[in-house]
Amino acid sequence: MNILEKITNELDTFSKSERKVAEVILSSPGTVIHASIAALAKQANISEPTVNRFCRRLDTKGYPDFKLHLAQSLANGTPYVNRHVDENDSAEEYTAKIFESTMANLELARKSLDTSTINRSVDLLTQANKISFFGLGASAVVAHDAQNKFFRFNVPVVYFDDILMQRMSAINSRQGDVVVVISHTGRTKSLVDVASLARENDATVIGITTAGTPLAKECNIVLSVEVAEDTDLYMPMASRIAQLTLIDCLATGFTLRRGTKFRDNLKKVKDSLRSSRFERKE
Amino acid sequence: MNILEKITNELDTFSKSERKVAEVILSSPGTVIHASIAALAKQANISEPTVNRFCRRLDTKGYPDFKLHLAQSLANGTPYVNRHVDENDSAEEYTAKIFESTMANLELARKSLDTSTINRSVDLLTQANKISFFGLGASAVVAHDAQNKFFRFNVPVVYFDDILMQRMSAINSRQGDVVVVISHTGRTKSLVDVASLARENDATVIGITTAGTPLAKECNIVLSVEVAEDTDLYMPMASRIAQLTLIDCLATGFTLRRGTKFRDNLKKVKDSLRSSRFERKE
DNA sequence: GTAAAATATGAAATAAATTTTCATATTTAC
DNA sequence: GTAAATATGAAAATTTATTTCATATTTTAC
Repeated sequence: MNILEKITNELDTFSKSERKVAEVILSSPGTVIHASIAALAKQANISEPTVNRFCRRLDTKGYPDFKLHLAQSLANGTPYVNRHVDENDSAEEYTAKIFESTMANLELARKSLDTSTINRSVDLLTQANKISFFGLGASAVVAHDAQNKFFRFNVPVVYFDDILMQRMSAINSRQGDVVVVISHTGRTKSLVDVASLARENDATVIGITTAGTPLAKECNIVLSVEVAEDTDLYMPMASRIAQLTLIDCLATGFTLRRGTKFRDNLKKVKDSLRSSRFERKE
Repeated sequence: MNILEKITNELDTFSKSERKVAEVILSSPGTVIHASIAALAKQANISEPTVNRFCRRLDTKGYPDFKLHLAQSLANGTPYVNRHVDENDSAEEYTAKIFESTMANLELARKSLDTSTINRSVDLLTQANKISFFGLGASAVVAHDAQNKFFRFNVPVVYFDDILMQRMSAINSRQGDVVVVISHTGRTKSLVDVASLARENDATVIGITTAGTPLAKECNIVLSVEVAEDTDLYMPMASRIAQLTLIDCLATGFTLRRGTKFRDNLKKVKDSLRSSRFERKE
């Protein structure tokens, strides 16, 4: 296991002094790997043997070995923690924090995703007669993006971010249609309704939402995307990025399923834009 | 750069003894990170100072520091690199690859971003009488998302993904208005036109695009977001995620600039949704 | 609440590992 | 072939980490 996570996990089992070390390490692991045991002890205001004991408690051979593990953890990209933006952060600070927590949450989302469900969803999407993407608010953006991707595949795709259109469209759906309903909270009443209407009309409903929510219960398949609880404070941020990346996976799965010839077609779609662009002079 | 690659690259510039060390390291780097300088020297049949000099030649502070770098390189078996999806990838494989390259590109984007430009953009946005977000295709999704964020701030915000509406809106702009034009390629003719129209009408134009492109040249401020060249193969993927994260930064900067009372307001906006949702039973 | 036991901590001593110094060997340039 | 430059290693010096042991703190048992 990643040693930084391990430290976080075992934080309560530490003694007072050990916690001090842990905090210094967690607050700037990148500095610690270049510090001597003496420097770290001083920074944490405890003695060197305590640092040493701390290292052994975490199943490492000693301080140098601990640093090795730490270095590896850092390399593994888990310095990306969900750090919160603070009142007095400079542009540099909040930018770093936002990018980092986005990355951290993508990592989280990836771990929580069930790839066999993705696979099943791709199955359904490739066989669909019509695909609909519905979302509201921030999730409308995700649905919008999904449309932008799937329409390239030359399948009938619709996208609505209007409750009434969604309802009408859902009522008109039939066997063989796939309806993708997107909602991070999974509690938006009208979307739950739409999902249920679509199912009543024999469409297959895929939910991109949190597991166990009212929306999830109405879906045939649930693609649940987990992000840290406290990330989306006043605005959806990490959740929609994770959803969009999931859309990328579905779209990619779709193109893979369709084979080589199909991808040539994608290139044609892309090339069709050429005349609307300025040439690249190189 | 990965230190193992570096060793391989510089193999011919090494002296006879140094090459011996290099070979031992390359043949079993995993063992070396747990070996002392004495053990390594013995295994390579050379003296300890030679190992030390070898480490410094590779721009590390000394042997322990070198081991740290080596440990990180090893951990980086599959770091967040831009690994490409392959014909025969399973759902599990392509999902992992897509998430990882998204993260890798966010990292890249973060490094390329100039935070002082972000700061300046936030300045302009907070002072704007009206904010417009324009984009087409995948960038329309980003503009859509930006609208979704900024309308919460109780400032006049418009978003168009229709060329004619964008033109009309640009022509109607005036001093004090901020127009944000989004295009990854920066070569979409109609958007370049829109940017130029907006400037002619005294609006301040912020471009979220690649530096040095025709669009960039028409803008007052360019927020350039760099992603790996070969990421967006047939569909925009990493580029739009990076742009969306940048939007998060701008929105966050905006709320910070406006102070505490303003953030209470955001909470009210969020709470206003409550009646449209199912209660959370906890 | 108190005493005994268990646990935690740090100062100093010890041990280990790394780096520097300097003398010697090897290579390179002419 | 010789002088200069470079490379190398033995030993000393230094830095760093670990162990030992005495003391302080916390927990447990009554």
